[in-house]
Amino acid sequence: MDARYNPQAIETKWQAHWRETGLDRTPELSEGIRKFYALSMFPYPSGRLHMGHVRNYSITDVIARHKRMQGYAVLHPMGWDAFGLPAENAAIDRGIPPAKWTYENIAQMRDQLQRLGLSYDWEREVTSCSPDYYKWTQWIFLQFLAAGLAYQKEAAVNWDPVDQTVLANEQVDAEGRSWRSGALVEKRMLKQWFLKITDYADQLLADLEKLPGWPERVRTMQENWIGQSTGAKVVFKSESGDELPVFTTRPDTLWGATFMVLSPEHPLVERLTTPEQAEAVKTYQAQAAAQSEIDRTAEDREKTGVWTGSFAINPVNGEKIPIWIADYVLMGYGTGAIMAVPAHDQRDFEFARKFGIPIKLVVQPPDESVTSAADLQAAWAGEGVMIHSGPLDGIPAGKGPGQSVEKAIAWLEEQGLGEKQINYRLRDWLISRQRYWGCPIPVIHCPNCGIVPVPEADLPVILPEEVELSGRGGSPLAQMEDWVNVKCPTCGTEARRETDTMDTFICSSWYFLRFSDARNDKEIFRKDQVNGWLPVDQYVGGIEHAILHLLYSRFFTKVLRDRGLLDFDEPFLRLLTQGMVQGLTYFNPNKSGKDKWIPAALIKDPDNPVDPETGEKLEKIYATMSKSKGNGVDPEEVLANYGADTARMFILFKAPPEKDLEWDDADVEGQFRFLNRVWRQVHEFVEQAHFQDLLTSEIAVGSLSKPEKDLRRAVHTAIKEISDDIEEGYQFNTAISELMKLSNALNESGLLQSPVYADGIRTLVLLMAPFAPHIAEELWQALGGTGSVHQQSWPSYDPAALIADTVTIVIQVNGKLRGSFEAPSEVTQEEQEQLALASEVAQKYLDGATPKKVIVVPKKLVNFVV
RNA sequence: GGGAUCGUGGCGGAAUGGUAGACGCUACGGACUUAAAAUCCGUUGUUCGCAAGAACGUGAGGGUUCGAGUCCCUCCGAUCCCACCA
Repeated sequence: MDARYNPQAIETKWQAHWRETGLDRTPELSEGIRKFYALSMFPYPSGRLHMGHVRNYSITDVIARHKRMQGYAVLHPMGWDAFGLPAENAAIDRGIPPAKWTYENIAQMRDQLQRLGLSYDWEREVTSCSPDYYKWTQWIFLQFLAAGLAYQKEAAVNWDPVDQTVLANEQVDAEGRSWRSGALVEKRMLKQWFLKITDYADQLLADLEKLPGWPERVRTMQENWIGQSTGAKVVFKSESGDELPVFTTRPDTLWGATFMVLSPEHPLVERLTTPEQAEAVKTYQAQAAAQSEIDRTAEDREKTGVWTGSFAINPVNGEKIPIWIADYVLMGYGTGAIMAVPAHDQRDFEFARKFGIPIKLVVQPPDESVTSAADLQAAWAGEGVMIHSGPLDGIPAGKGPGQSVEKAIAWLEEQGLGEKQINYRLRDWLISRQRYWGCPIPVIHCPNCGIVPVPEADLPVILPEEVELSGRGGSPLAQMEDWVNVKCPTCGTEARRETDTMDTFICSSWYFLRFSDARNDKEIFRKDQVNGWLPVDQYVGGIEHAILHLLYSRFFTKVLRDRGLLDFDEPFLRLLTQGMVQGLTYFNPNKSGKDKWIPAALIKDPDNPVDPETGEKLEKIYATMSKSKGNGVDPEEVLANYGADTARMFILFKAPPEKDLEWDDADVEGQFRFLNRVWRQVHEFVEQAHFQDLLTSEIAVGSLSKPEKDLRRAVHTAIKEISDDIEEGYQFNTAISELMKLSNALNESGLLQSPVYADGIRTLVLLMAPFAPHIAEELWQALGGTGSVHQQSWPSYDPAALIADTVTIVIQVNGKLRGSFEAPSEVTQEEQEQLALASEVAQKYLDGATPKKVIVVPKKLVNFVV
């Protein structure tokens, strides 16, 4: 064994050895085996790993390694979310074909992952842009189509009028201009594909309760996103007899409706507009259409709108109320039309105020000074009593049982005027992308047969190579005439392929299922494999995927379940959202925009940071690593300087996994020091001629010296604490601090020649194995261990070894700490109290008086109340 | 506006309602060295004190409790998500 810790040498050596011996291969599932599926969100192959990746994968790797040592059959795979815009950009900017660019990046990143010592089963690697994977993505699409869950409809896209191309949202800047041409982006209506996720809204919401292993805030975010609200559908009629259904969560305020508002895009607007109002309405509609999403949803916007000229009849009281259009009503939610109750809705209130529409109070606020709508300064939305509301008069207003909303719904249903309805904010998922580097939608448009799915036998629909990518002109695939023109599989006439590709979120909505049977070329996966390995026991990834990716994956799982392909409801049992990795940077508070960031490298004196250009004082801050801030740390650099084990240990020790982590070179250094210390410790031990005997000799538990007993207790405490830290919430930071404590205890014991010490050294190496796999393996071999350290059983502790001969009893007087004493660990409550009473401290503070009350916590403390 | 999470030394962070600050970083002092690095040993919440020790201390204010960083209420501040969603 080398005297010096040389991380690069041992890491390369062991990585090669593990690969050759197939250490990380997934075992076969078998009867009675305990399985564990540990998964990190698969990365986009940008070409270079960043610290966020390192953190994500280190967390999962510790979990996987620990579970293997506990005897679980572990599935720990890795893959590539490989379709997407950056590959197309590379093609446009540098003329590299997207496939070439992507596969080269994958090769680089795979190499980086391997050098981090991550224990993936590379035989199960999946790549979403590879035909053997996207064949099944297309197959799933056909399943959706067959189930009636995929459909086409007109929807707006971002259109660049200069380059004549559709833009992704990311290609449109904050001002609504194209990133490439700088032209103002227009909204253009195109027929596009949607998945009916709304059919599953109720299940997606209800099943969140089956996920106690998810962070509360992710569940809440999904809940918000699905956005369930309960209310009623009420049908208003225009004077001319057109039906105008509205959705309201407060049907009890129907008697206070003084106008109606339709969304400018509402299909009935044209019919309802009178000739006198036609011009104003047209103008308003045009304005609304031209507005970007950002403008339309901007905060504190003043209400705008136009009267259509016609009226509706309020079904509950026959009142005639004007019908307006306004952009604060959204076509995509509810029915695109609302009844407006200005007295009890802030938006309606503002609108009515501005346009002089009457405001009618139907809930009496408890404040008696408010006797009419004229007194209202803002819409009243609190508790009160119903007034001017026919059958509801006198009933307490509110959504609770027996309150006005419930009564109103019952009454409406009785009268046949409306019914209870549950509405969701969730919209159907627009999956069409007018892009090249994505999974082709396996559909053929036939002039005779309409939409014809590509027959299963013809899958995959291969993405054509040699495509011209310029970022201009229409959809790239539409220009590939040879590819586009096909015969209809049903009737044989000339037909055209669908030229849209799928949103890449589709590809990532099922990859975790494919890992269960990744090399299967006959079917998407065998049912016994997917049911055996799934659900994922621990999923780890960034909070940025808290909504879309996780929601879509849950949706896919439920649809595939309903198609009979698998037997579970939820794909991810437990979820850990890891915090960001932040880097030190400086900013000039007098500057704004990108210019304000000054990379730490440009700071000469960290104690007094100044702007190198202007000499102004700078402020120090930790922020998410990014190019523009110049505060990124390249994992390669850390690997080169300290090795993978130090990088992993640092990142796991610095903060709990869910919290943001501040990168600090001094702390990295500290971690490297610790590994060196352990290295020397083991080295010193094995330099003893008879160290093998010490390792194999039985520990005579009954006849240990006091220091030996103490050391043995430290060893077993470490096993307990580290096991608990890993199992109860992945507290790796405290687990590593326990490793340090054990190392310190061994050091301070001076018992180099005791079997207890030998056992401690061996235990330390075993406990380190999941965190720092290479050094642990090297030291394991130095100790003469057989097999790989990663194939050893996780150590277990002897509860008896945790008990000390004496315990420290704390003395409190009136709950205030006043002293402590040592007592034998088998002390009884009475003895403990007597000992405390007799102690000097108690004598001093009690001063002979008898305590009013004595609280005794066995083996912990005695509190005298005087 | 709605919701979620969180406020602890110089810093990152520990603390099943029971000795607040584990573990680490930084800083300071010492040993080794011709010297430096590395390593090792100390000290390191604040204030008072030569010391023994004492007082204060987990964003602020209340409450529950023998005892509160931890539980409850009010407020202040930070971060994140959603948001003209009827």
